[in-house]
Amino acid sequence: MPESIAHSISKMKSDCQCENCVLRNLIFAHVPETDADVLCEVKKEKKFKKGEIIIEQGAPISDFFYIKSGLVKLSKVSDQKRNYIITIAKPHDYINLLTIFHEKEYAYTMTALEYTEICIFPLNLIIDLTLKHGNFALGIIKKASKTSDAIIDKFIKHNSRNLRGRIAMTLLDFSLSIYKSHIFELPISRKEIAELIGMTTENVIRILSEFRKEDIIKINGKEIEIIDFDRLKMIFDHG
Amino acid sequence: MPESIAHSISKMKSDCQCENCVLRNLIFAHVPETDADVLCEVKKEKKFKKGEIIIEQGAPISDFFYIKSGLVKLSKVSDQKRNYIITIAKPHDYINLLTIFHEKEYAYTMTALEYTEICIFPLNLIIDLTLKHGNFALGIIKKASKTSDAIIDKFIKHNSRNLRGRIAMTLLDFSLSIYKSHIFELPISRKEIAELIGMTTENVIRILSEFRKEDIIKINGKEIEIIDFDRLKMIFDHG
DNA sequence: CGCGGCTTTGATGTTCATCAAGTAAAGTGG
DNA sequence: CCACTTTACTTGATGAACATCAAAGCCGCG
Repeated sequence: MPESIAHSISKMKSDCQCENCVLRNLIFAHVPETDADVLCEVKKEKKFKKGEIIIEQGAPISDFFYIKSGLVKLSKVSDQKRNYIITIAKPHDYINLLTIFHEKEYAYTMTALEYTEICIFPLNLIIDLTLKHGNFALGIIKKASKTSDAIIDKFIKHNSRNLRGRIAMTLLDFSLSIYKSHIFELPISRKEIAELIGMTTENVIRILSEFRKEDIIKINGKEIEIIDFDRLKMIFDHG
Repeated sequence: MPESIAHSISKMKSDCQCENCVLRNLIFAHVPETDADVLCEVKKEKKFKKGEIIIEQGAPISDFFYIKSGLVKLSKVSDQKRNYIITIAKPHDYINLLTIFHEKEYAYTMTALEYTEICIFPLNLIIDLTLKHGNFALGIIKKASKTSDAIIDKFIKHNSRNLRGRIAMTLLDFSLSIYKSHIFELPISRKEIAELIGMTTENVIRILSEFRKEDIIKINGKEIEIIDFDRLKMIFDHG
């Protein structure tokens, strides 16, 4: 298998060349050249500015999305009219989850949280490849199911924590998983944090202030600096 | 394709004959005879009594499970030591979700809530079929992703409701989705209801009592009769 | 410049978990 | 089969956690 990858890569099209693209690697590893070429030819790249909506909940499903760069918020209006942020997707995530395989409409609204580049493939082509190439299918399943399971896990973690624990969890998540730095700019508003972890905006602010007063973090608008990692971790563990 | 189904069915093995089995239909519709026969030959059927553990969280993944009959509870001990019931699976559900495709260990403990028959297939055989037969792969994806999405949806619904709304939701769910009757025997204890919707046992009991006093339901031990469907629906909608 | 959305803090009340204590039901071993 | 133990169920009282309401300052944007 390694040699076939090498071969494919040497023959790749110019518009499918991002080297660390998970999807591309999956395609070139498991899909014969001709099919892979078709896919690369129909691929579209779209750029979104901070705040722009990529796709709206309820729109008919027609495409498969892949985050090339940026940050995307997946949200949904619950049956109770309340807005809920399901997750924040990073580069190389398939942001449609698996919904696209069994639904007619997008289940979540996707919004760019910063300048974001999205790769777009017609869904029926992806499904075609899934049908034809087993390894490709399995790769898609593995990646997408990991995302779904992570979301379920996030819900369980939230539900067994108080508000301080949830805020700590969110800050640690941004710091460790997304920005990989103890100092970072929050990509979302206080209101959105509330929607992400299921609490009110006021309490998000209140608890962030508490953390500031307790010298756990420094706040400067949207900029957060984590000073006392250990205490934040303790609040996460214990809260 | 219809004629190939008919052909396969006429040739089916004696231990793969349950007519309404979703998995069997998927196999016979999309997998050639020889492979299907192998699968049927290695299939094991196991029976579990009420309360018996089918598989424990953390055990190494080796098999693919399918519920032939009965009711199965999927639960997990959260990182906070708290027990959490993820969902209650019905006949024809793949109870492993998609975790089995990307993890080494079962993520959830599965427990029979009543007399339950489980069909067991070696996972690597299922993966083999997934690799070889695209339509089979797609069928698995569709079914399993529906389950995952339903779980995510359940969490969102819970989180935007107060306790009365959640209890109403649970009762409606048992009545409409599982037992299809306005009178039924609860398959789980009050404590387990609490673990299913994230609240305390005491409050589950308290609210059930409230509903009884308000003439919305009748309670006789584990037997529940829904008297006032409209009010229960209203509490669900509004709560 | 002013309007609307975001942010912040305080006061208040509701919802819910926790604690306590007692009854009923269901196993368990002699 | 009965004493014994444990587990499930139930109700009440109390306090903590959290939502809601209110009011004011702060931008950014047209």
